[in-house]
Parts: sequence; structure tokens; C-alpha cells
Amino acid sequence: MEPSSIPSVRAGRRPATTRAQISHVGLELFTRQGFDETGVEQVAAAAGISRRTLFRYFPSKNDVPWGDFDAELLRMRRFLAALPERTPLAEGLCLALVDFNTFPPQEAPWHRQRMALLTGVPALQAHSTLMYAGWRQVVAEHVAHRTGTRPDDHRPRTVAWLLLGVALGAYEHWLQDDTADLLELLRDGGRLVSNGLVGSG
Amino acid sequence: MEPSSIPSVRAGRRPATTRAQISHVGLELFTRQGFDETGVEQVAAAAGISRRTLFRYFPSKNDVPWGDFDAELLRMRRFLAALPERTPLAEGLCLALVDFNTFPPQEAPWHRQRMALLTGVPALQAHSTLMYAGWRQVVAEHVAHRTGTRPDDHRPRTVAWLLLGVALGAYEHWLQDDTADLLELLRDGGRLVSNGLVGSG
DNA sequence: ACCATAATGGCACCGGGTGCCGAAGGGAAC
DNA sequence: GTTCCCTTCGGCACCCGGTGCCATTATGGT
Repeated sequence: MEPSSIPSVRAGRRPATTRAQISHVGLELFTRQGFDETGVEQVAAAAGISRRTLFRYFPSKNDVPWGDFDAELLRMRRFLAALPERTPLAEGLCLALVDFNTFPPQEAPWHRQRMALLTGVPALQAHSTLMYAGWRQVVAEHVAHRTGTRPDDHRPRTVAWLLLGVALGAYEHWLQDDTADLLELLRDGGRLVSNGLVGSG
Repeated sequence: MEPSSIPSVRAGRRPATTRAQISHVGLELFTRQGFDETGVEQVAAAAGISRRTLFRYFPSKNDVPWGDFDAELLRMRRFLAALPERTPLAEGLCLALVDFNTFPPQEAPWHRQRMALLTGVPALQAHSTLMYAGWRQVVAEHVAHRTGTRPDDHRPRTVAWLLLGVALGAYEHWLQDDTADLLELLRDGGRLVSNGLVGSG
């Protein structure tokens, strides 16, 4: 049904490209000439496929810049699960947040480009909410597991929202200030959530 | 340019309806037969105007359920500004959050219907991010003013995200649990942000 | 009556997204 | 190598949200 990144070893015609490649091409075009000014047709052409086929790789134009977010989500889920049981909740979450946003140095400019798009273009800003829903679910499940509650209880959900807030607040500032260190901003936000407004005022 | 809720006492043809009325009609249809299953044309017809005119009252179909959000925003801004200077930051924010989500009892069912739509339908869930950007700006400006920083600094922005997280976490749970008290959930989340994860674990 | 003004409504058009179907590629069995 | 099956690809028609343009209608002032 949905073309995955796993190359099908079975029969049938081989996929002409990959999600990553299309996402790459799209990122390039979107950044150079603007998201709204770039048509889907153009991205498809640059990727060497037809418009119709592009929509088989991505459910919408908005998903193109994201690439394989599901894989990242899986990584974070595993990171949290691998945490020693005795790790304090707040500390573990903060570590996971930092780990999730740590990338190999050669990908740094790409990452910045992607995040600048995702947080700068209104259409993508809106769409990101849907992407982050999955992310919040991962966090909520972890919190629920560690506190003996359910993922849809009030506390786990709120903590998930708070952690997302920390991430987005950090990114917002990082993108507008070249000198800022993203990981430091994340840790700072993490401390805010850990100790509270009162304790960090 | 944009039809406001203030009735123009001047010359020219009178507006055929109001944002509130259209929003009302839309809410009814969306709830009854689904957001995606309801066309703009249908809402326009039910409101007694043409499709083209509806788009002069609302910039997009997604904006219809929101009604006059700007007015609410203005109310919150004034509430925060009217807070005594000596009110602790966290406490003032918590009060504002509760006030912002307090409605006359007869509007309760309407409010629930609206929030169920906004948080349940993916398209609206996504669009809400854009709406909440203005809300966060109000919060960030207040925090910046009280802490001697700028609204686009890291701390004010992160606090704004956190407060939004509290609100959304509360709404998520309130909508799925009839017995829950929204204001109590908000206060609970507010305490979480005030005292921190560590202090409330 | 006439004019300025502001809202309405119809129309054509654009772009994202989908259902459908036939064509193109590729493995496996014969 | 021909046949069969499977999977992806591409074109086409179509739906729907959203916009630019312009004529039309309603209202107040002169």
C-alpha cells in the first residue's frame, strides 16, 4: 500500500525513488523559491517522477519536508524504554529531548533548513501539529508507564504538551539567533519544566 | 476590507449577516454531519449567503468554527495588563488561563461542541496552531514585560508554549471525561508549571 | 433624482488531492 | 523465452477550497 523505505525483495516493478530523495529535492526547492511558490508538479519533475506518483510517496505536499519522521519517533521510543527504571522522570525526559534533537554535525545545515521551513511557513507550521501528535503520544506513554497511569490521563498528556512546548520554544529562539546552542536551550527549557516557574523565576 | 463585528453606521449596503451567525450555522452542520463531509457551499447556503461572500467573512473554512477569536484575545490581553504589578508571574498566568476559559453557563454545551471539533478534526487541529500563535504572543508579551526581557526571548516564548500546553492538555482530558471540571484541570496544570515536574511528581 | 460607498453574487481560474485504469517493469514457473 | 502474477508508474478526469475580477444591489448623503 504505502511505499516504505524497506526495499521490497519480492516481485514487481522497483520503486523509482525514495521518500528521502524526494524530501531532499523538495527541501531544496522550497527553501530556494518559497513553499507556496513551488508547485507539487515542480517537485515531482525535479525528482524524476509524475505528480500522481509523488502523492503515492507522500500523503500531502506538507509531508514532503518531514522525510521519515516515523523512524525518528521509533528511535525516541526505544531511547525512553532503554532508560534505567530508577532514572527520575524529569531527567529522563530531558535526556530524551536532547537525544532526539542531536544530529551528526554534517547534517546541521540541513536540519536548520528543514526546521526553518517547518516553523516559518504557516501551512507547515499548522501541519506540524499533526506530526507532533505522534511525538506527544510517545512521551505520554512513557510518563504513564513510569507513573502508573494511563497515556490518556491528564498528567501524562499535559507533560507531553509541556515537553513539546520546551522543544518548540527552543527551536523558535535557535532559528532566530545564530549564536544560540540548541541543546543548551533545550536543557534550559527542560530545567524550567523540572523545577517550575517559581523555582526558576 | 474585512467585515468586522462593529456595525458600520456609515453609508453603503448593510452586511447580510455576521461572523457569529455563520460560525453558529457552521458549528451545527460540522457537528451533525462531519467537517470534511460538509462543503463550504452548504454552510453558505444555510447562512443565506453565497459561497463567495462566506470567504469575505472568513479567510478559510477552517476559521469558521472559531468565531471571533480576536475579541477573546483582546480580553485576555487586558486581563493580564490589569493584573496588579505585585502579582507573582506564575499566579497571574494561571488566573488569566482560567479567566480566558470561563464562559457563561448557557454557553457551556456550545463551547464543548466547538472544542470537540477543534481538537478532534485533523484539519482543524492543524489550523489551531496558527490561531494559538496569537495567543502565545499575548502571553509572551506579558512575561517579557514582567521579567524585563523581550517577547521573542527564549524564556517568554517557552513559558507561552508551556501555558498553551497546559490548556490543551486540560481540554484533551476534559473532552473525553464528562465528569471532569475544566477549570480544575487548568489549575492543576498551572500548578504543574508553577512548581515543576519535580515538585509535583 | 443623483452620487458615493460598501456589500453581494456570479464566473472563471488556480492548485492540492483522489479514483480509476491501462501501461511499464520485473520475478518465478513452465 | 513465453506466460503469469505482482507492483509501481503515469495520465486523465474530477472534487473542493480559495481568489481575482466585475457587474449588481442596497444604503446614506447632497
